[in-house]
Amino acid sequence: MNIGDVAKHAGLPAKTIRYYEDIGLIEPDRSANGYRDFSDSDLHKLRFLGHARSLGFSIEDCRGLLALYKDKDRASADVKHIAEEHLAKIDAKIAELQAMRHTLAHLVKACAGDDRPDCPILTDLATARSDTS
Amino acid sequence: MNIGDVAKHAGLPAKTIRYYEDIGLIEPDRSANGYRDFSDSDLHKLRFLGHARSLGFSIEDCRGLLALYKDKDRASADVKHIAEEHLAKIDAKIAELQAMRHTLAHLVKACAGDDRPDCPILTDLATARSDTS
DNA sequence: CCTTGACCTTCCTGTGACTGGAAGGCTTAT
DNA sequence: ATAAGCCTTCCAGTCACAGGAAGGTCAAGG
Repeated sequence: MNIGDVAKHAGLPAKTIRYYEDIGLIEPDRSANGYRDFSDSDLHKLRFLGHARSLGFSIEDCRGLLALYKDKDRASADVKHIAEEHLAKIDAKIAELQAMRHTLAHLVKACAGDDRPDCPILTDLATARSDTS
Repeated sequence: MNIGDVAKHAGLPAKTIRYYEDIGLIEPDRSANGYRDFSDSDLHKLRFLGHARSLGFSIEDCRGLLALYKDKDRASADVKHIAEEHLAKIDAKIAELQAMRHTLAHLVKACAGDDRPDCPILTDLATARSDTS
């Protein structure tokens, strides 16, 4: 299978697939003409990577997950550990964004949004003690 | 004021302040010895930038906000517009993370996390149709 | 046989917003 | 004279790719 076909089937851009080879996540064969020749197993891995990445796992997480996936004797605890750490990061990120959202929503609400130059958003940014409640 | 002092007062790393000069957000004077010499106005701008960045505004947003801040005749609507667009981006990001969180939390919950190799997280990543409810 | 277009290849650069570090100059105190 | 603690510039690295240039390969049509 050439890279274009595998890209369609895996739902990933060809650029991304080449990049994954560069960093050693996959190792497709080469045809006589120098084209990459992907096996079903490669396609499988790429799909795996696509799913993991879409859940926000980092490339290094993915490398670990792939290794665990390949290792039929792994303990499920090892996988769960990676997933839980990632979940904690997601939660932290959500909390951070919600704090931003809270402050910013206040400011937006307080701003008239008309032709006058008076703007609480700017005055707050200029003075804020990060307390806008 | 030298960069170290202004960094302390603005709560930003000196590196970041040099970077902000590089990209034209601030233009501090120079002393005879070549050191940057920050005015109160520079410090004020840096604090403004720090607050805006901590709310997640991009550098280009900050550039626009600074220009509006300087322009005493701006319409508050212009500021509000930038803030609302940013708010929408934050909301989109939160929604995306919550979708990830939802799926991942399901998987983590389903995984025994013991010594056995059986792991629904991996099997799901390998097959997922992005429907894990 | 030749050309056209759609593939494929490698290599280099750019992204955002910095961070780290090297190599060297200035200032103040000992 | 030297040591420390500032400051300077410049270069490289981060993360996960994306864009594009220059060129090779393949299948179809004239």
